[in-house]
Amino acid sequence: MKQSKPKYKQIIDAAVEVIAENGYHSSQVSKIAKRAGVADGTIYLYFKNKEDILVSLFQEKMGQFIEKIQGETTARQTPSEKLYILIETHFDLLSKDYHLAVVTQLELRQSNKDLRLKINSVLKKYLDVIDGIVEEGIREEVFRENINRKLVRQMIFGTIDEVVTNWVMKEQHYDINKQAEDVHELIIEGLLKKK
Amino acid sequence: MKQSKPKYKQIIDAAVEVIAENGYHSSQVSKIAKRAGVADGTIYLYFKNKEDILVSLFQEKMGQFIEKIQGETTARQTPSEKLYILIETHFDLLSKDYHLAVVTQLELRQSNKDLRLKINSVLKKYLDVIDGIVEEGIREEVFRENINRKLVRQMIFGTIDEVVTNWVMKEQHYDINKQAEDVHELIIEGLLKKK
Amino acid sequence: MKQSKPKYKQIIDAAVEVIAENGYHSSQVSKIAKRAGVADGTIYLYFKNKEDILVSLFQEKMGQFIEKIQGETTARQTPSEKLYILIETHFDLLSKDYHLAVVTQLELRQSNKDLRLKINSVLKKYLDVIDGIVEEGIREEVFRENINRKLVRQMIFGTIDEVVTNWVMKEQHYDINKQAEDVHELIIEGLLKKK
Amino acid sequence: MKQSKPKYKQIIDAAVEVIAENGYHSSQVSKIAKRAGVADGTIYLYFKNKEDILVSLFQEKMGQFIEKIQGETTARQTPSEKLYILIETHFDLLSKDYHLAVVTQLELRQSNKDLRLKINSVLKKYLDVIDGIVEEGIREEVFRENINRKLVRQMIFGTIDEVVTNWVMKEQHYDINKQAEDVHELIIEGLLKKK
DNA sequence: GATGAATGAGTATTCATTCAT
DNA sequence: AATGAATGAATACTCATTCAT
Repeated sequence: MKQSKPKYKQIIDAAVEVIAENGYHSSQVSKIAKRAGVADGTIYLYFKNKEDILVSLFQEKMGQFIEKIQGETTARQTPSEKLYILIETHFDLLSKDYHLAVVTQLELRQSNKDLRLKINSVLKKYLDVIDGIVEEGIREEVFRENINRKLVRQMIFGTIDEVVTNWVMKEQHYDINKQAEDVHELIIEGLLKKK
Repeated sequence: MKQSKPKYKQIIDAAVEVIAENGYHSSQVSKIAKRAGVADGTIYLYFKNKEDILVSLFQEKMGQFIEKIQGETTARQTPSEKLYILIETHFDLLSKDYHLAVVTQLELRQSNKDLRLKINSVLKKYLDVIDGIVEEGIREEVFRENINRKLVRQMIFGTIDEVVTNWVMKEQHYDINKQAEDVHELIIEGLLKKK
Repeated sequence: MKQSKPKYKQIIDAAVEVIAENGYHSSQVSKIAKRAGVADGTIYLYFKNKEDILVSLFQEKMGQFIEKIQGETTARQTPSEKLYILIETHFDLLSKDYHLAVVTQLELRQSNKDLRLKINSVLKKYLDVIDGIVEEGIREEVFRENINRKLVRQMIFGTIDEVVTNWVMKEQHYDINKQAEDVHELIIEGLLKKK
Repeated sequence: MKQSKPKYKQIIDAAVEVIAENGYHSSQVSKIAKRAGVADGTIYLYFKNKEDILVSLFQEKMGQFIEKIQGETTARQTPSEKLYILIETHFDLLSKDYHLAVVTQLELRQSNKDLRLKINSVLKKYLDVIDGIVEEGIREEVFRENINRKLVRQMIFGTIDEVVTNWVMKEQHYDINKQAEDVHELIIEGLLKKK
């Protein structure tokens, strides 16, 4: 029993575990409460409702996630390096916390529209980091100037997300960290052979 | 409402409409039946259970979708052209059927693991088309030879999927068809400015 | 396919089979129709509703049953002999038709009050045969004169019924015919040791 | 209606009433809950499912029933007296609780095979009491030594059961307690006139 | 007479949330 | 703050019966 942690974090950690193990639809509030070592009713002293647990979970975990990525990227010089470290950190953080990866890549996507809108607003900050790198790359004339910024962001995020999802669904049978370089090169260089 | 369409298609079309309008979790069988103009029980003469409606819906609609894309791509000469027409057709087909786009990009992802596995097996054929184009591009030495084929496929699909999802969530306030060229160029040329 | 038999009997025989094999609650009209080799709707040309199949089944089968027993008993001289042949014939007929025994002893008792009232009215004739034997026994001063006739009938029927039910539930692992003599003696002589 | 009784008993008593009044098949869980003065969901805090209410009902009520009969019979000296008090107590207990009699004699027999097996295992204890009396009677050379013990038990139980069922179906228009003596004599003495 | 596609009423059970203690 | 017993809304599926052909 994690009695030392404040109950708020205790419940969120329990939720990640329970959802990763049982799947989104089999993760009843009572199951999360039991795992957290509190009574069902106690949940409602810390969260407005069940959806609020999930949103908070995402905020809490993604908050740290994004902070880390922000820190790493600002520490790099060039936009390309920044993009690389973003991809690497993204893969690294999730590969270290498989439960969280399952929850964010698979289980939380089963939520309804409302919840997903809230999740997207949390994601916004992450997308801002990507936008910043792209913007910088164009400004510094490292990236092509005539690209559609929003599309680029969607390509970068879509690619990373799809790669992680495939890794999670394959139940981590390979090392995703090793793919950071390839993914980075693919995004930077594109598909075409240069003469 | 008596329709001339066979009941099977009638029910699937009703399901697409109802799910697009009400969301996955508010789409009761009785609501679908009502929209299709049949009795609740009639649903079960054509489908094993509720999940079977969704799987069939996806098979039916994605079947046509993939066939169309297969047809268009084989009609083109170069891998690059094939990739372009794949992206264009993908955007075109979904932009013409917003209900279907909502269902495939948002609502059907709320389904449970079992359903998603079945959906993935339908999707497999689409991924095969992409794989074929990539393979051809490498063989013909148009695409770089040292790329990771699976990663490329994930980049292509991840990018297209993310672009469509963003378009759907923005409630079609812009013309996605116009983005086909940019997306294609991004994938082919990459981010980097060529000297 | 029993095409030669008239459909009425065909359906009743199918019902006995289906109920014996699947149990009362898993014996849908459609299952009976299929076994009888007719369409579902055809059932309703010969029977008012599902309950009517069951009542008719019981009437038809018990009709023959009672006739046989009436015939056998009248052919005997003394009330005691008549009682014996009644028991023996009862056991004999059911041991020869296990399906019917299962249906009458176990499955049909799961029916609701209404159906059971109708079944009881069919049974009335059988009880009349017993009553006749008891009456004759008393009149001829073979049976004790101060007995309660109705109670005697209930004892006789209750005993026979319980013995048969036990036999059916043991899935015919012993020969019930061999018990006719003992049952008869028990009823006639009672439990008490005579000095 | 707030009752002082613990909810478990409250629900069981409500079930007896509702089933006796409406019949087995018209006794929905919600009807039982309403009668018990609890919410539908509360039922499932005390019982696994609907069938479990019925099994528990039978165990609870028959448990007391059998205990009472065991107590009464052991307090008597001779096997014949024991048999008499068993019959009398059986009639007495059911005649005092007509609802329970309706449920055990008529409604609970409509249950499916599974439920009936569980009911039979409860009944086993009652049959053991009868077996004990028969055994003792033979050992003490009061009952005939050459009787088939199992058949005797079937006769005794079958007779009592049939008598009670007839009484219940006649809707208690006569006093069943007055029949205890006659039933006892019939079983002990048999049908035959002694010279 | 015969068919069988279509009907639609009916119900056990789960689980997020509340609130008296 | 914490509890956990109690609540009650919400829904997929079956199957006896009908009736147009």
